[in-house]
Amino acid sequence: MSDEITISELAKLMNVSVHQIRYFEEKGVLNPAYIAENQYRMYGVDEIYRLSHILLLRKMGLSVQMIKECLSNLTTVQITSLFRQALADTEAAITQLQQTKNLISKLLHEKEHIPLEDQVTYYIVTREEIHLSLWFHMEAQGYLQARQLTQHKGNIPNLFEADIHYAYDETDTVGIYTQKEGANDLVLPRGKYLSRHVYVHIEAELKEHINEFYAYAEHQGYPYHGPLIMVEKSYLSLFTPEKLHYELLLQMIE
DNA sequence: CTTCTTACA
DNA sequence: TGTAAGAA
Repeated sequence: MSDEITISELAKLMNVSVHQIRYFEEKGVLNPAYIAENQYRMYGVDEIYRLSHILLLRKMGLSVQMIKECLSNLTTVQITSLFRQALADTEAAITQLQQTKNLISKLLHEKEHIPLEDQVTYYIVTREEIHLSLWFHMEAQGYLQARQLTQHKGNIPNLFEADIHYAYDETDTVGIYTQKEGANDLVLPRGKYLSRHVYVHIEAELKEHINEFYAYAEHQGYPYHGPLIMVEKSYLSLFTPEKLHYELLLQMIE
């Protein structure tokens, strides 16, 4: 029995797939020690070390092509800077992952705090002050069009995560706002708000809900102040297929 | 049973 | 990158 090992033994030893080892060979970065009579690729310790280095450099983010060119002739300073770069890269990746993790937590948390579709009622809620930045105005009768989003492609970094605030006032236009720290196009003060979550199939249903909302406030004798605010968190609609989720708000005078 | 090659998603 | 099929 030879001291060399087969491709599958090497694969298990190094925790990679057989396919990947053959792929490295095809790319010319790792050749077997020799080919046995039965055409089996056989590998010795040299190949094991070489494969270790290849896998390490791959973790550093180098392409197989780069590895092929570099593996034999890299200076120690080059290797060092390679590792430094890899360190910076993975730190950046960690930051990214942390952000998406935070986002996921936030979404789950918010999802827990909205009423179920079949349990929509009116609430009196206390809200913290929020600052809104005007995005653009649109016709009160109209609804968001894709065209408008592109035309006003203001600096909305991640639209699909943003809370879109629609402000309906006495005029016949609707102000579209996004939440932004320090903005003061519209400031919703801290205090009590009449709130209702609504789910609609098509945006046309919104008008009814809005009228209903006003009617309810009137009927209950709730004095309100300021525009009716409709908050759209598009990601919440993910949880209710075929339906869009909105929250209607009226600031109440205490 | 294992590997090789080739093709394919 | 993983999977499949036929051949050795």
